Parts: sequence; C-alpha cells; structure tokens
Amino acid sequence: MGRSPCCEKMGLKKGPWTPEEDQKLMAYIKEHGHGSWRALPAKAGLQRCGKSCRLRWTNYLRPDIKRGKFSLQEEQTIIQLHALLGNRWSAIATHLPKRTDNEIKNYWNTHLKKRLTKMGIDPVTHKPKTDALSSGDGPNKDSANLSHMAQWESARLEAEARSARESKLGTAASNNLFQLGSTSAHHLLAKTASSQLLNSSSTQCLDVLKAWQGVWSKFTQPGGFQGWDNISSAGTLDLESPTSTLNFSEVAFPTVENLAVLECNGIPSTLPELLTSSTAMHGDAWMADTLRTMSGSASGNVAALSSLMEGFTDIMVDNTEGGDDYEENKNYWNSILNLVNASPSNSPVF
DNA sequence: AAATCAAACAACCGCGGGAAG
DNA sequence: ACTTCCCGCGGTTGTTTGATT
Repeated sequence: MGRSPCCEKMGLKKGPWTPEEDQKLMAYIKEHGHGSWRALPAKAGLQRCGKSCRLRWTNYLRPDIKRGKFSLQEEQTIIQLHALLGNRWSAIATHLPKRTDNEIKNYWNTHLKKRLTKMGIDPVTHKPKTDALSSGDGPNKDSANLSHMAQWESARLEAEARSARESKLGTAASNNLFQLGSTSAHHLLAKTASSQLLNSSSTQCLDVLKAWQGVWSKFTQPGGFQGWDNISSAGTLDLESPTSTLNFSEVAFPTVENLAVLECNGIPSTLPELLTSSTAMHGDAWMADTLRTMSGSASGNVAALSSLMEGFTDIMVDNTEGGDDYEENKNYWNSILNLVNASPSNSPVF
C-alpha cells in the first residue's frame, strides 16, 4: 500500500544532535510529554522529523538510561538472551533495565559477536563453527581448544534434548520464559533448572564433579596447575567446608541449569566450563556446598574426565602465567563459555 | 606531527504491525 | 473491508575517537 514518508525532507536537519537541540527536546518532553512524535518537532521548535526526535529521546536523552561499560552480568544476559531470541534487540532490552535496544545491538555487533567468533563459536547459532575446526593451521593450541569446545557442545546438545524431553513432565517454565514479563531470564532459567534438578534421582555424575573440584583446586592453589599426575587423587578429595545450606529452590544463579543437564548425561562434557564459571562467580564455598548437597557415591573415572578437559587445561595453564589479569580474564571467559553452553540449542524458540 | 586504519557509537532508513478513520 | 497514519524494530550507514605507523 502507498506509504507517506515519515517526514518532509525539505528543511529538516539530519545528522548529529547539538546540545541546544537536546535541550529543546528534553524541555518539551519534560513539560508536555512526547505525545505524537510527528507533531512534536514543530511544537518544540525543532527542525527535525518526529522519528529523529523519538530516536534521540529513546536512545540517548531518556533520563532512565544507563550509559557506560557493560557489566559482566549484563554481557552474560545478552549472550544468553541472544541465544534464545536471536536479533530481537527490543525483547532483549526488556531484560536489561536502563539499556536501550540500540545500545545492546551495537555492543553485540562490536564486542560480543567478535569474541564469540574468536572462540570459534558461531554468533548466530551459538554453536561451534565446523569450518573453524577443520581449517586449523595444524595441531596448535587454539585449534585443540576449539576441538574440545565442540566436543563439549556436542555432548551438551544431546543432554539438552534428553533434558527437554524429561522436563515436559514437569515445569513448562522454560517455554514460557518470555511471557512472564519483568523477571530476569537468569532467575527463570535457574528456577526451571532447579526443578529439573530436584526431580532427578541420578547421582552418577558426582564423582566427576568431585574430580573437577579437585582439578579446580589445583588451578587455584598457589603455583597454579601442577600437571595431570596430581589429579588422579582428585576423585577422593576431601570436600570439607562449612555446613551446606544450599537451597536450589531459592538460590538463583545463572549456571544451575547446566547442573540439570549433568544429571541425565552420562558424559558430563559441559562440566569444565560450567563449574569453573560457577566457582568464579560464587566462590569455592559454593562449589563445596553444591557437591555436598548433591553428594552421592563416588566411583568415577578421573582419567576420562581428564581427556575431555585437555583443551580447557591448556587455557588454564596459559593463564596461570597471566599476572594480575589472570583472575579477571579467567572469570570472564569461563562465564562466557558457560553461558554459551547454557543457551538452548534451538533458537529462536518462538 | 600527520596520515591511516580500526573500533565504537550515534543516527538514519525502510519495513511491518496495529490503530484509527 | 480498506486506506492511511503512526510507532517501533532491525539493519545499515555515517561520524567520531583512539591507536598505530
């Protein structure tokens, strides 16, 4: 159908806004509200089209806009929501208070997308890139890491499919995630996974959990990683810590959904990154509590876990020499990895 | 110091959906 | 039911800023 242009082109200014224009726009909206955007420019004495005014207001001048660097939490939310929703920036923005869709979109395009690409993860599908795996320049460390990431992802997908089938019997919260309005995606995902977790009777992965906790302690102890030889004892590590009070129905942390994946997955390939990131976020006490809460018989094969985690180990060993930035970088990247893994594989879901 | 390049950010464009007439 | 208008969205382009040569 015929459609009129959004504004008359003649005599209307384009390009960057001046402080005077900003002042006029803010003053007018403060006094009258924006009303009809089309009619606003004339009333406010601006030589702009209504569309330009609306954009300037919603993306820049609105008083409830938070500007500046994105926090790690915000980055995590963006990645997770993008895996679920795709490029639906306005929908993503509703879960990031005080951030605009435009800002999120720009941040994704200029930062997050590149980082995922560098990691060999397709920023569109949030899956490992096959070409990145096959076109490596030899058996270098990066390609090895990518290979292992793909391996983890592959096993994760299987686990998710299984988990999804089982979860149909329980809560449908994950399917209704974005119909629930303002509640944060992290909390909803966590609650969904929590119920899955509590419904589980399997504890066969706990030996591996314990093993990983041992591995983690090797990394975090003074001197850093001491080599795989020391990990053989990790399966019997003493998990002494204060009495656990962990309550999965109330504690909402962004990685608990991954624990739900573990309970039904014979090979917990998502373990390295998810436990690392969880520990990074919540501390070793959290890890100890979690393990104790979920505790069952320990009869694991640490060697099998070791094999799965070689690529991850390379990263960690490299980082132990990273100086003051080590902790920050480690936490950051593990969180990103964790969130990539935490995202449903079939996106968008609506 | 100047030129060049890349990254980051702001703004524009065109389309589609929904409301109103 | 159809047309027109308005708004919001996502993709894209343009501008600014900072780093590098």
